[in-house]
Amino acid sequence: MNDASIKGIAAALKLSIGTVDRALHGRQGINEQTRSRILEKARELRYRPNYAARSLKLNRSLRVGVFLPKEFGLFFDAIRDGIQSAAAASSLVGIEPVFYRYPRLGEGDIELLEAHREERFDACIVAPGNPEPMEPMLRSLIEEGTPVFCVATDAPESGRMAAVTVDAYSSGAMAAELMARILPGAAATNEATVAVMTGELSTLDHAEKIRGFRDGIRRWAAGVSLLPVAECFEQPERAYDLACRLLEGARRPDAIYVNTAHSAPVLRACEEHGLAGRVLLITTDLFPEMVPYLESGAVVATLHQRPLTQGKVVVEQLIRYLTEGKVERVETRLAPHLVMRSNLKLFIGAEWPNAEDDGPNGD
Amino acid sequence: MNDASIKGIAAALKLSIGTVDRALHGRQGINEQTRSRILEKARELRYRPNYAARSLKLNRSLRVGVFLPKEFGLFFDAIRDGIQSAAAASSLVGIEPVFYRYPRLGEGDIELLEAHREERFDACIVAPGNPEPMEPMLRSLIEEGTPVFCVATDAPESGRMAAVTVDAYSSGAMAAELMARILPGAAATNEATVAVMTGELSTLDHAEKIRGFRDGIRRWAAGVSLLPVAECFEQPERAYDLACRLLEGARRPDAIYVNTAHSAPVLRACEEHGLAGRVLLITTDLFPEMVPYLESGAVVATLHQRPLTQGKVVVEQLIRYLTEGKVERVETRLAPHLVMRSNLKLFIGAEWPNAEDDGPNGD
DNA sequence: ACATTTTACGTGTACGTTACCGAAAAGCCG
DNA sequence: CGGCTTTTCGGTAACGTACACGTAAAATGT
Repeated sequence: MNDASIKGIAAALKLSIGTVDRALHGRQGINEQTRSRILEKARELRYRPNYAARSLKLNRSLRVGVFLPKEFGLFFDAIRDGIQSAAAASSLVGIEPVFYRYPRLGEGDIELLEAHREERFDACIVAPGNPEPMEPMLRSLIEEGTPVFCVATDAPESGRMAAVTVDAYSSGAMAAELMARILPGAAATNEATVAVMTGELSTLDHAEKIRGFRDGIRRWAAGVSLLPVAECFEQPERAYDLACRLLEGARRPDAIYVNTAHSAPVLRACEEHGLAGRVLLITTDLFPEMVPYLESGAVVATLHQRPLTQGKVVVEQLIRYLTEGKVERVETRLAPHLVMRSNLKLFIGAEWPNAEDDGPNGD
Repeated sequence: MNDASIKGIAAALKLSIGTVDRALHGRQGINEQTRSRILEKARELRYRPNYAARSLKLNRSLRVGVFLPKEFGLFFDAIRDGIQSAAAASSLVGIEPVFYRYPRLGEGDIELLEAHREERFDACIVAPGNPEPMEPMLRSLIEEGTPVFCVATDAPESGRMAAVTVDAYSSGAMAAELMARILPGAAATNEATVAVMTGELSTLDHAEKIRGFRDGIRRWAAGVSLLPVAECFEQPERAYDLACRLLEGARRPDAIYVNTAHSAPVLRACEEHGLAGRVLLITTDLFPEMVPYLESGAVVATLHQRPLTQGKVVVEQLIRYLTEGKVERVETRLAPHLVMRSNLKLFIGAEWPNAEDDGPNGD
């Protein structure tokens, strides 16, 4: 018999498996000193629970509430796909994701969580657009016994079990470094000017990217001047207007870092001003509309946030937490992928937008 | 009772679970027509085997022979680490990797495989340096019933179950694109010259990278001239000599694509010639010795082959094959990561070389 | 004809775990 | 001391699967 099992421990101490079970799981109805004897023996025999047996016995499929915004379609759709596929792939524990959508990142999320509170999910996955107001809700969920996991953005103070994000600071810094490397050629004679367009500075994630970008420019392109950040508040028309104003302004930037999901209007503006390929563009995320711009070189590169991988990884963490009671890494910071025309084909799946993966690569 | 189980099928057809078991697993001792009845009913009830129960019953830990070269230390060590950690993380099936090392990629691998043939592993993981001579061996292993998986390199004609590699062509193309973007500044006046140093052209992987690089230069930097490929045959001294010859030659290159694991000697040569930061360097892989060069900017970027991820992914594929009998994707092509000083910190773990991961990112 | 093998199916057990019922022991109270 | 509750523990069924074994009937042999 396998000694490192409940049965083995029971036999070694001449107890029944029921008693050992009680001891190991902190259940009540057991003498404290026999419990410590059992715990001691368990350590001695290097007891590790058999998850296959456990999941066979408790044949539950875990219901996981997934609360993500509807906006910007493809990015969070890809996260949902990642969650779905990772859930389907886990044959050990049945994971049944239940998806809820709210209009925009940071808008209506708390209300939706509140509305589905009584469902008592086995776990929740959320993307806290602005963390502070959501933290009390998450905290109380956790106190109620519902583990909470963050994806895409993080709420570190909420006590969430784990968070999977892309390292936002590095994302901005990479954009800056690339510009610093390329600009000397494009703007050799005059001093260069670069601009940043962003979604919303109140979103932690966006602010971090801007910070990384600004630091990068300061460090690696000390000479160039940085125009004030243009905030489009995730409105396409506003993004277009701001881009036009930038391109028509007195100090036309030599490069623009487009840190918003709505980069299409910006690209359109550049094209309409006859500046495609003449102003250095680095964007964020990867959508079908961007592919021609990347292929032509009008957009030098885009920083891919790997939504599908984020979805997969967060589910893996969740499973690990539910089965082993611990998490692999509390804060998982994925490295963003730099997508250019040379590696673009690795990232566009056949059946976009519901591509099988972030690329034909699995991560 | 769960109808989609062996028991459920047996009950539905008023047969015993033994018979259903025989039908589903292609065992003999069963009438062919009752077998087809059972198979029909199984499809009707959407029978899917319960892997938890199966792994509970066959409490075997699968022994996997891992045949990887000793050389270039850290790269294959990282793959080994990835395999190890993925094996440890799989609580469903116990995977016990048995590591074997041969001196150099493509040298002594076949002999080592032959020598440990009688061990009859449940599966094998190999890195075929040059595939052709190894294919008969792999083929016969597979015929014997040992599934074979390739990592880092591939032997497509061997009938291996799956291969996990980095897309080598894209790796070379990315180096080319980056050079094409940056060079106009560094060599605005005169026409630029670029050089390539590689390990061994007979290695499929290296040849693919060179092809990608060459195509990329042709496409995106049509003006620059490409010096003949310098082959160092994975010998550090030779790499150093070749680098010196390049740097002292009549046509000193403006950029060098260092496509060998021994980039340290090349970097040293550049430094000794007072050219650090003046000749544009793009390398392959990421070793501790390279970190200062990247930090200082002497090396613009390096193409990270994500060995740890490769190891993890190949084990995941293996588990999937052994438990479900099929593989997720026969050819997994990971996208290489472009490591620059802006994202370097995401890739250097605390306890190098046995870092916990390819970065603090999980993939 | 009967003995023997073969075919086709049923039965039982074990894997490690959880959940539940009940029994024994111990404690409390009048 | 009897009756009661509470504490502490034992025993067992079940989850779905794999496999060894048992056993009828059918097929084959002599």
